[in-house]
Amino acid sequence: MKKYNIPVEAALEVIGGKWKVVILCHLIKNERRTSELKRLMPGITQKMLTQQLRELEEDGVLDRVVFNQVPPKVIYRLTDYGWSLMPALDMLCAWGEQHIENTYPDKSEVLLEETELQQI
Amino acid sequence: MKKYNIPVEAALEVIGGKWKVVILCHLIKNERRTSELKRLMPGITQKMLTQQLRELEEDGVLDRVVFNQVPPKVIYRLTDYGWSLMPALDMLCAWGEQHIENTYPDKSEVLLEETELQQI
DNA sequence: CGGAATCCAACACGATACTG
DNA sequence: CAGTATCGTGTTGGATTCCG
Repeated sequence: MKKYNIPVEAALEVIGGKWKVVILCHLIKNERRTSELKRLMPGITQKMLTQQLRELEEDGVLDRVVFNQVPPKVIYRLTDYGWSLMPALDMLCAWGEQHIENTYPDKSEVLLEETELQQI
Repeated sequence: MKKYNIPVEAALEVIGGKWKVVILCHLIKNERRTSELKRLMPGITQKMLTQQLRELEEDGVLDRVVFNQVPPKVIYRLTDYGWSLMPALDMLCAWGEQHIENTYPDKSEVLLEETELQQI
């Protein structure tokens, strides 16, 4: 059985993946289709996206909802358990914004706006 | 210049390392000597510890304080900027504890207590 | 559209040995 | 005690292709 030296390690096991926090932050704002997630995360590959989503699903923080139709449609959304992560994720997002402000006073230089993402 | 698609990526760049959150959580409770950190994180290697500490130092979230004496003594402690991460880290730790409770109702099975760590 | 399955490269990480 | 250096590896993750 897995041993943790400090409880936060258990949290890292769930959200520690390279893209997991980003995925969860997007799902906080909205449930999303696979293609939407891909658009929102231009850097991620199909493989990684699926992989990270599967792991998050196994850990019970998000649900994969399949619509049986053609063309296929799949949406991902937080479970109740996933929502319990929101406070922590929120604080992290807020800190990220602050950190960008501090590091690059002209925020517009580093942040890809939603409108830009649309075009990708 | 680095581009972020979502602000939280900036936070992940700082605390995204494999051991960084754990290190920071320890430093929230106390400033620590190198050897103490090693003891608190039995799984980490000397190399990784130094590496992660250096990166955290570069990002300005912790200070490395060297005492010029023999034998050498170095302590690490959060900077003011590092303390600004505390709310997020706290929430994460709390969630980790909850997650352990939920996953393994008998918490004592999975958590290495401080007393056990002393002996390592 | 969403995903599985390859194959392959990079590099993150560990083990070890050595220094001041 | 704290830290560097070196080397070897194995997981991680990317590119590509194929499938329902």
